[in-house]
Formats: sequence, C-alpha cells, structure tokens
Amino acid sequence: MDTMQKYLSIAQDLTNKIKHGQYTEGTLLPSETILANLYGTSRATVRKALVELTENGLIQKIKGKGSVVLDTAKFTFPISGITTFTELNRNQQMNAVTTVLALEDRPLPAEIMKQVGRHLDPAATFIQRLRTVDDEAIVVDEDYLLKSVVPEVPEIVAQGSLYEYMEDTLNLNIAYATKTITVEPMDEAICAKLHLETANLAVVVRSLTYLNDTTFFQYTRSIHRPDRFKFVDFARRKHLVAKKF
Amino acid sequence: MDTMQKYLSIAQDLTNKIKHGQYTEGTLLPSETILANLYGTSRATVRKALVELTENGLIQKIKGKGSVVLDTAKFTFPISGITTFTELNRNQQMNAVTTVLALEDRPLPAEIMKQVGRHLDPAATFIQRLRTVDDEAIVVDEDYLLKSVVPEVPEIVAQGSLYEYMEDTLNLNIAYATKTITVEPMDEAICAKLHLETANLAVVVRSLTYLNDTTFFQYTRSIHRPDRFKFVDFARRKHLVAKKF
DNA sequence: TTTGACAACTTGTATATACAGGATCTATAC
DNA sequence: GTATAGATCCTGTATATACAAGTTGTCAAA
Repeated sequence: MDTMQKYLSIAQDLTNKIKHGQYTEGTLLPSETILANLYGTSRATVRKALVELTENGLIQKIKGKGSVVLDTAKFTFPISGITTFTELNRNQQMNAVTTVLALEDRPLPAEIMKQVGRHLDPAATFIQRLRTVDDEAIVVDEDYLLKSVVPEVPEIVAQGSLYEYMEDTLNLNIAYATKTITVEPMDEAICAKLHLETANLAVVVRSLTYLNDTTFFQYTRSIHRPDRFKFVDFARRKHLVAKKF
Repeated sequence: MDTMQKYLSIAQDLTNKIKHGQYTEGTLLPSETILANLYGTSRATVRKALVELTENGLIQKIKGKGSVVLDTAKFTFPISGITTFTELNRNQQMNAVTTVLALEDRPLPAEIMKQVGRHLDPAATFIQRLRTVDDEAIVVDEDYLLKSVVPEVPEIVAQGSLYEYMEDTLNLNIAYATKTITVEPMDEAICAKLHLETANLAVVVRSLTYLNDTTFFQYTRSIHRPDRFKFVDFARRKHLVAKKF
C-alpha cells in the first residue's frame, strides 16, 4: 500500500521477511537504531512496528539484547482475534464450501438483548450457514445482523464474506468483540446437520461484535463439531493490574 | 508501587477508577491532554497507559472524539492471556481447593519434545493436580516442569501456586505461551476423577510456556469438565497482515 | 430554515532527544 | 588465570514538538 502508515508497512515488511525465512528463528533482528536507518525513519516508529510483531507472537524482545525471532511464527495461527471464515480460508488452503441454510428476518434473541441493552431495536437479519471442508460438515454459523446497522444482506453476500461486505461496501468500522467458548448439548436439527454421533455435544463459540463507535451490531453463534474444533492462541504473561474489588 | 513505571501506574489508576465506577460506561474519559496535566506527565505517556486499557477491553478510542469507557469492563474476565488458577481464585471469589494427585520425576512426553526441539533435556517434574470448586471436581491439571529450569518443586509449592514460586522465589521471567483448546475423549482414570458421565469427552487446554529469553520450560495439559468449561475472550479486529505464502 | 465554512476541540502519526538499565566484551588489576 | 571495572552495544521510558485527520458546535450566508 502506498497510503499506509509507515509503522504498519514496516511491520508488514518485517512480518513477510520472517515468514519467508529472511530473518530466521532464533536469531536477532537488526537493532532498532539500524532498522530505523534501513527504513529511513525514527527509532520510535520502528518500535511501534515491533510492538505489532510482539503482539502477533513473531518476536520476543529482550532488554539489552535485541528482538529474537520466534519459531512459533510459522505454524501458530491467530484464531484468537476477530478473523472470518473466508479470510481463514484464503490464508490456509482448505477445500471449503459455504452453504446458506437460512436468510430471513428474525429478531435478536431475548437473552442477547439483555446483554447488549434493552433500548435498541431487536430487528435483525438471521443467516444460518453450513461450513463444509473436504465434503465434511464442520461448522454451523448463525448470525444476527442488526437492521439498524446493516439494513439488508444480499444473498450473494451471505454466500461469501459478511465482513468484506460490511467493511468494503458499507464502510463499517468493525472494532472489537467479546467471545465465549463453551461445550453444550445440541438439539436434533443441529446434530443431524453436523452428523454428531456419540454424544450430542458441540463446541459453541458466541461472539458479540461492536463497531468503532461502540454500537453493537452482530451476534454470532458458531457451532463446531467437537472432534474438528481447535482453538489456537498466543498469549503473553500479564501480571494482573486490577486487584480485587 | 513506588518504583513502578509512570505509564503503568496511570493505567492502574484509570483501571481502578473505571472498575469502581468513577468513570462510568458510555462516557468519555478526559482528553489525553487533560489527563497529561492531571497526572503531571506528557501526552505520550498517557497514550501508553491508554494502550493498556484498550488491550484489556476497558475503553474504545475514537479518533477526533475521545476514549469511550466500555461496559464489558465489569464482567469480562481475561482468561485469555496467561493467568493462573490461584490468581483467578484470588480475583474471583470461589470456594476452590487444590489436591495434589502426583508429584514425581517424569520425562517430557515425546510428542512435546518434537515440538519444542529434540536438543533439550527431557528430564522434568510431573505434577498432577485436581481442582475442586464447591466440592465438585472441575479440572485436572498436569504440568511438566523442565529440571534444567526448575530443579525441584517442593510439595508445598505444588499445593499452592507454581507461578508464584517460579516468579517470586526463583526469579524466573515468564513471558509467553502458545495454547490450544480441543475436545477429546479421555481414559477411564480421568473420567473417574472428573465424574464424566454421558460421554467421556473433556475439554483439553494445552500450553507450552516460555521464559523471557525464549527458553521453553513448561508443558501443561489442563483437562476440564465440558459442562463447567467456559473460555471468555476480548478480541480486537485485526486486518490480517500476512498474505498467503 | 438550511447549508456551508470555519474554529476549536479530539486522537493518530512521526520526529528528535535524553537518560536509565540490561547484556556483552575487553582491558586492566590482582 | 581470575576477577573487576569500564566501554559499548542493546532496549525501555519519558519529554517536547509538529502536523495530519476526524468530530462537533458555531456562526454567517443563502
């Protein structure tokens, strides 16, 4: 990108060089001062770029020494963070198919309304989709999109990426989400779709997603086959800030 | 703390004020310039503090407007990130008990050795612990601590917090971990301990934990009752940096 | 009344500078 | 040889400054 901020394009470049093996695992990156010279920028800007790499688990900074390239870079995949099925599909190579099972008006469930505030209009679009990988049903995704934010969802969009539509076409600024992962028994309709045999247990990932201006707009219930579910996370040790209260 | 860095103590203070309701959800924090004056510091330092709050899901920054206090602050709990059972227990109020089932020498499993590098010494201390909340068995934790980093584990420590021992007594600098969450069938020994009835499925959280100098030192297999497992996460939208490769 | 330009706020990015403090190597003293 | 002190690299923190860019209210012109 030409218009991109300096620190982000530096982060991009460093990330690519690590993933392509130009900086190999276990070795040190050039020092911040050297990187600043290489990219023709200031040390502060390089540091902002390195913060990105640190958060993504690509490097580990050691005070007085330098930035070590981590080998987690190659196989670790940030499923943590908000990333969509289509984006995942593009980055990994899976033979994935999406089938739209339902696309209709349906109000936001009452128990969700309680969580996000009773003042808002529950009118929403309900989208139910089956995700298939290598002819095997893996996930049932159920989305509720608030009409107040996303007035309508064309069928073509449901077939593809909701987020691409919202971000690129509607210019919505998706910012953050709260997620919960639980394991729950499912009803027969779902069991049949996912071919759940032994137990009727499935992994349920619930997300409440918000825009940049903090307005809630999407509730997603993602139902996974337990034997195909895998959540990968890179976590940094955080000494709790808040004491008891 | 007296010796604490300025930006961290500002983050502390703001966090407390939000959690105690001094800054209420939906309202704006004072502007960065005002905060800088309030705390007698520079805007850059205030901004570093606000980054912390943003990462913890306490505020949402809006360009040109300000920092909105989020209501997720109160109930969302960062289980994401590396946090220990004892720390969790201290922050929430649960009637939790830890029982040490095993404390012995046992080498690191071969499949883990493959992941962390065959060159290191597999000699480790194996600790198996049962976590009970309100007289109900919830979790079986199995830790392997490399002897090369943690030579010995006193029984008293196993009863309490491993991390407290490693950080406060051994002065180890725990930095990051890779985690996976899966759902798997368990053998009878585990099923009996957790009173798994319907199916023999349990939630397994595997962690590989590393020190600040990138040396691996701990493998943990955490086995949860599926009906008691809940993973809560706050995630920010991240537009993938790395294209396909 | 409505529109539009502008001023006055806000946060975001970038630079330059300074010093503290950890890591590492070397040269000196013992 | 060993150990200590110092020089010299590194990252971490903090400040001051400048300007870009988004948001909001005001005020004047249509």
